[in-house]
Amino acid sequence: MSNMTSESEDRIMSRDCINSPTVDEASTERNMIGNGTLKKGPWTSAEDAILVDYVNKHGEGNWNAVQKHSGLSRCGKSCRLRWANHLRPDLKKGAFTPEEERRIIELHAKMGNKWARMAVETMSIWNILVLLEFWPSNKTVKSSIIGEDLCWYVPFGQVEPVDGLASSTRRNCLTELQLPGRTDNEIKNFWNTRTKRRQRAGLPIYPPDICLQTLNDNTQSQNMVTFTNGDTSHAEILPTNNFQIPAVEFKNLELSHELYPPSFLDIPGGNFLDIPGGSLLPQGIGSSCNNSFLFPMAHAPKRIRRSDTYPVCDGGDLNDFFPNVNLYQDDKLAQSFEISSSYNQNLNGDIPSSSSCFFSGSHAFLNGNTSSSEPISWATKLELPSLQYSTQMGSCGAPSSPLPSLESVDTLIQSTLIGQTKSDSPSPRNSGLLEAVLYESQTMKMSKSNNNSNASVVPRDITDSSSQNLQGDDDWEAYGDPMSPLGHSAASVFSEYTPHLSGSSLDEHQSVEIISVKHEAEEAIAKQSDREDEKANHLNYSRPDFLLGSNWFGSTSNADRNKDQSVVSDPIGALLGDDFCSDSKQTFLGHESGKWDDISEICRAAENR
DNA sequence: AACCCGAGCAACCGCATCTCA
DNA sequence: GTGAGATGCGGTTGCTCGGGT
Repeated sequence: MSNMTSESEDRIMSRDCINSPTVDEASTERNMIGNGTLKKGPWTSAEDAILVDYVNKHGEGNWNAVQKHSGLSRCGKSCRLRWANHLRPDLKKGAFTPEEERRIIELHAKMGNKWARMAVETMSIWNILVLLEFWPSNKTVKSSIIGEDLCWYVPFGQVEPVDGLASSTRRNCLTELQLPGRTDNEIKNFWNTRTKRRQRAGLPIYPPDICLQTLNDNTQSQNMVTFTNGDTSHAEILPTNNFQIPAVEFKNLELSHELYPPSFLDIPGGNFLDIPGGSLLPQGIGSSCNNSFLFPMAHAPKRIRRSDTYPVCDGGDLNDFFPNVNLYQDDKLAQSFEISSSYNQNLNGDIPSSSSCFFSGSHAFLNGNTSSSEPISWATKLELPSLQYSTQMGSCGAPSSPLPSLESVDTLIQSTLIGQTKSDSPSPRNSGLLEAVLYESQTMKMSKSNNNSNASVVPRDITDSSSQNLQGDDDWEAYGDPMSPLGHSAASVFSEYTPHLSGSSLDEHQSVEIISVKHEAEEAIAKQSDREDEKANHLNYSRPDFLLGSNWFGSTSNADRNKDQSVVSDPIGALLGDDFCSDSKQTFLGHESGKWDDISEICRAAENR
């Protein structure tokens, strides 16, 4: 209860004090429900004291027993909420610090409305600890490490395990990245309030630097996925609909600070990230406005189960690693990974469709590899920050429109990406977040490019034109989208930002390069398709390492499996970067694939610690 | 002084998920 | 395998407060 004297708590207490006994009694009477044994409404100091006393004696949990044992006329849910949000001794009350605010914004850009995860203070991190224990010295983790609870919170490059550091030290390093002492409710309220405020003020929800950071993270993660062991065979066996998107395409999304004109954020209606869809979308595709801009987010299950987490880097679509293998046959596994994959290839015909889900992280955007034509069978529900959503809908002139169907989104994407295969357009429609905005802009940019020129579907690297074309406010004004009711839009920013799309040698070069890559990939896929179907059936799904392929274990003697499952010759390298050397893999994995039981034991032991 | 309105926040609600018998 | 209870999460509601008119 050390933090009970904070400003917020004072306010709570003062409220309680203001309530005269008469008021309290009246309130109590008013809030009695059912048989009169349960009270609703604000908690009194006396109730708090009873609850605190109870928890001190019996510990947390079994909340429904509180009423029974303490005589508190509150339901278990209410007790839990009160304890978690106000009475817990480790709560940090008071206004959010600027650092915390920024952290929330960053987290929201990556995670969406995952308030509880943002608020996570203590984490089950045995999985990452296992990784870090065997991390090579003076090497840096190359990307976020997807692991239960903490995976979304470890930004690129922030984890730098150093030899000699105790695990607890590393754990602290990680924990500090979170928002200790903050409750999900607090964060949620903060965000909602902030969003409303900024919308009213016409400010972007996400500051530009957050945009850049997210983009950089995404780009780096994308690059990180590139296989690093020199074995190029994987390029030939990329799964259908799961090309590795050529990095050159993402360069077009790399915005640099100098790209932003000084008054960028002041452009009426042109705020980068919270522009209503109607103002964003050119009227040419305005009919699809309900479908796009801020894509609804198909979210992973609300909770990640605690017992089955595997370390995965974000930014990597595991379907790239394990083509033609439905990774999520095990629903638990799917939830743990929160894999982004619309490519729900059903090998056996009995794999539940719910196996499709997303990385909750932003990298689903760049690596989503989502098919735009495969039937969408998300077991997850659409989600989008409500305020963003309302903005989108209202601005489209269809305020009562229901949630856009994913099929509609698909249609939009397909229709706009002329000349692209349905597989090479990583749609972030699942994210509904910052990346989705950027992606949508990119999509529209491509669409517009197609309309204006048949030369290429590849947008020009905007950095090329930034210095030439954007010298100040006037330039931005000049690029205002005439079709937008507000005159400017992020769409126009992107689509008009590359006025010299065709005719540039660079453009042509990039186009040829990409088309060539795609062509080769398609050919390779066609050749591999049948063979992969066959070999996928040979995978032992019951093994925890089936995801990793046989040669995950380095130079094992299992040559046959390497041959058959040469899907990824060095998945862990791809997952974690080439710094994670094979020696470490050997160490980490217990030298043999058959040692998984031992590894599991280690993990369990770590968890128990 | 009275009223209005928006901000901030605590609490509730419905649903999903987990646990366990 | 299944169902009931427990728990957790995210969205929403409603209350209080403070500022403006």
